[in-house]
Amino acid sequence: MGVKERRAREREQLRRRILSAARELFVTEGYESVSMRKIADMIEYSPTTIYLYYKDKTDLLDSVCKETLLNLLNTLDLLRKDKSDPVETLRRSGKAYVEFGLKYPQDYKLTFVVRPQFQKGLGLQEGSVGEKVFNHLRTMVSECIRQKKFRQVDVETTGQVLWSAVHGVTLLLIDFPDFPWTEKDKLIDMVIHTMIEGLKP
Amino acid sequence: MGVKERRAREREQLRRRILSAARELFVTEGYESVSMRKIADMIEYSPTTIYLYYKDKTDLLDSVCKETLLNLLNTLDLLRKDKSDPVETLRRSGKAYVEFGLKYPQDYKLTFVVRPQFQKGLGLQEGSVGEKVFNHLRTMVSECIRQKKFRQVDVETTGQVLWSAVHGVTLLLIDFPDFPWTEKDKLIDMVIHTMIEGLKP
DNA sequence: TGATATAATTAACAGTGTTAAGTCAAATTA
DNA sequence: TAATTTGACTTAACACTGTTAATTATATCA
Repeated sequence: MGVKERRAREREQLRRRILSAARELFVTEGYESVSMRKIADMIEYSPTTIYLYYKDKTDLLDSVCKETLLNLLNTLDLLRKDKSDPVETLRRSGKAYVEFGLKYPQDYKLTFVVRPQFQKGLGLQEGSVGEKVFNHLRTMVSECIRQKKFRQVDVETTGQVLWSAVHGVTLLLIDFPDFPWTEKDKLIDMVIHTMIEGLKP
Repeated sequence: MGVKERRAREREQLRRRILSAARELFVTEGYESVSMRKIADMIEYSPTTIYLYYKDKTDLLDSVCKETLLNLLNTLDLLRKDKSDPVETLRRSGKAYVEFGLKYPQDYKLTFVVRPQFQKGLGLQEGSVGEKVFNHLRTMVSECIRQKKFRQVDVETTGQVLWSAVHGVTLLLIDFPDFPWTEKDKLIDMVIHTMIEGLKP
């Protein structure tokens, strides 16, 4: 009877085992230095088995990134419920975004730096998780303008500007750990603060 | 007599030929997809010859990046001579920085994103070219504060904040070419403008 | 039990960065 | 000029890489 269901379940299980092995290796050793054979070794299967579950190595990377984005989306969604001050919500979201990047630096780089090289722009098309993350930003900016906390700026461009700022500081902190940064939180706060001040009426 | 000198000259010539072939291929095809054999083909030498001039592939990458930074430094130095309005100079430098990144996207990524993975933090130590680029930013900010165009902010942190913004927008434009950005120049201008507004008294 | 479908494996290909050993021409010495 | 040393360069090889095609093993069904 339920043999087909059991098989599907087992398939799904192995699929997840492969994915989590890939994620762990990608994150600890970097995408380029992880081979399909290493992943296979970890889960104790032959290398080619992976190809029965994922099209190729970039497909594996893609799935890892999708998970990361979902993770980020969840983090941001928790903040959206706070309806008090939209500027404060924006500030907190910005902070949460950077901190997410710093908490999972390799994941962040895989998603926002490595992946676009392979699948240009994907993950930000309509309906995708990436687009949802950006939508979050859009609505917050709209609310700030509607409540006249910001001056009459273009919502779309403003969203992109804010993203630039948080993306920039996140990557700099990740990529240049030896640079004499001022205290990390001070820097992040000032990036966000300066942006917000620059958008006020 | 001058046989040793001639040999040294010839050596230097080949060294440069290798480097410029590597640069061209890295830039057009991306670091990872360029093989030593491809570079060798281009200059019509055997692959192993390259190892007589550069330690390994990352050494080659490193040399390319160093040149790139020098190039950027020259571009910025031209702007420093303008002593009129420090805010305007800062704006122009920011714009020049981003445009440099967009003109040589592969170089930019190699220098500011890929390379730190290999040689953590290098290129920003004392006396390095990277440090000189950042110094440029420092002096501009100082001047803005001295002339009371900016409010009394911490120079060091402010420099890092500005760098975050231009770095962020540069990388986003490079990495997500398919994202529906508003007009490129409008976005860049607004990033810089918003930052500067946020720093005014 | 034998046929069938599905899962996983082995073998192989064309490519990679890199090292060690060998070749060949030019410069130096006798 | 002939032998020798020096230096530049190449050939051959190793241990990898992602990926495909062909093959084997395993579990389900008739």
